Amino acid sequence: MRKNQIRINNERRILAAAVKIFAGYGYQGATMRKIAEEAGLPKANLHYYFQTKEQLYRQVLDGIFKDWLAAANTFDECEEPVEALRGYIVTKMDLSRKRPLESRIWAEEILRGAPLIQDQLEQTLAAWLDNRVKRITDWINTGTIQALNPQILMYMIWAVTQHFADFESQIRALNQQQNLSDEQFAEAKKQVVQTILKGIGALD
Amino acid sequence: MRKNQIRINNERRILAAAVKIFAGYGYQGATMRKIAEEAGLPKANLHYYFQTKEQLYRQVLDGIFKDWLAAANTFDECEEPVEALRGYIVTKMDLSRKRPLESRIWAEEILRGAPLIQDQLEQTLAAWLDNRVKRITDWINTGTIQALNPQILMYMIWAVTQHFADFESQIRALNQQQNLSDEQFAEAKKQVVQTILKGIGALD
DNA sequence: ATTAATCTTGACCGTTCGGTCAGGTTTATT
DNA sequence: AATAAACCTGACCGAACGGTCAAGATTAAT
Repeated sequence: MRKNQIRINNERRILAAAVKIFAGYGYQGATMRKIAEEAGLPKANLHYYFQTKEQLYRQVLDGIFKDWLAAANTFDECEEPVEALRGYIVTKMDLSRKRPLESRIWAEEILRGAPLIQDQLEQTLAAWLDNRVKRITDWINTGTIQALNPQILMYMIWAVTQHFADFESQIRALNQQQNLSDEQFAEAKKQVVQTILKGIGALD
Repeated sequence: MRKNQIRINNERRILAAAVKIFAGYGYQGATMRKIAEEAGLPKANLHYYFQTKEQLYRQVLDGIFKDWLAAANTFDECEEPVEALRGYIVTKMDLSRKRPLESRIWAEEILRGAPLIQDQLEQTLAAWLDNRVKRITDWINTGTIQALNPQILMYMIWAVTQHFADFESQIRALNQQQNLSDEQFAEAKKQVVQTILKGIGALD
């Protein structure tokens, strides 16, 4: 039973507006009025498609989590560590560049103690991480990379790649009030890949 | 003109409560009622010592920035890169471990676009960074570490060290719902130092 | 002991919040 | 053409927000 086109369009408009407002003001700072204004719809109309603010927010988070997992799958496209990790880091960096708002919403949710996504973290994300930990452990056992704690490696990759989205305003303030140019960002991407791969003994 | 002891005690109590509540709920989610309850004082009393919520928040941010800069000075205690960077990373990691609430308040402020601390970022922090960039450039020119962009190196260090405070709830969810033990944290600290120093060619 | 300054607090205020709803309009179905 | 289903929205609601204030209590200064 296919949804009506009107519903599809309006839900998309509202979700896009919600991403902007939630990212800019946080969950508590965002108001249904601001989202409605951003979407160009009356506030009551938002409640017709999404019963409550929390349900709207949950759908935004679900969309972000799907993107996150899709990016995560690039980790598996290569057999050996250099290309697998390089591909994953590059994908995560590009995601931070293209979708910084989503990254910031995710970060704020974690910052607040992940009240709404704890289950997904403990189940889906933990399972995903376990599998990647096993692959990294294999690389260690075959001597392709040096001995280390695979979880901590993944935390480092997440931290650095997401930093370019989450702390964008700090980076801008330290870069003559200018966002990183495409060239600067490409340089950052290269250096992040280089530093991490070399740091775990996968290069040189 | 020394402040009365009553004022000193109450301001300290209120600021300590404010740190907890701002960290747990964010600026918008925090309410003067919750802070008053946490401090064990009537709400009107908070407004006697701090006229507005924003002024209270500003004082919290000022305290955090001072700690941040104090930690930052450990960067200068050693002449050569391995010990200077190791000392700085260790100090920042320890700060994340001991004062995660402050780190999260800072992170949320940046996430929201740094509306209240933009000036401090553009002036104090930018000046601090410039000096450290010069030192790192010297190390590159003398061949002690490999050629790289010093700013990006600092961003990586900030990202990784602060991640252990800011994303604590995610790490907990991925660690059998347990915060990192002292042993696990010590291992993380060691691995972060090792990966970054080796990654920039300062080790081996 | 008296006065002044500081501190304390319950009650209150205007505003804004998320959410509701009745009643009208548009679209889909037959 | 008629009926049903889906969509739209201005006006409204109770609750919670940040902030105020007058009047009393406590502490400091003389």
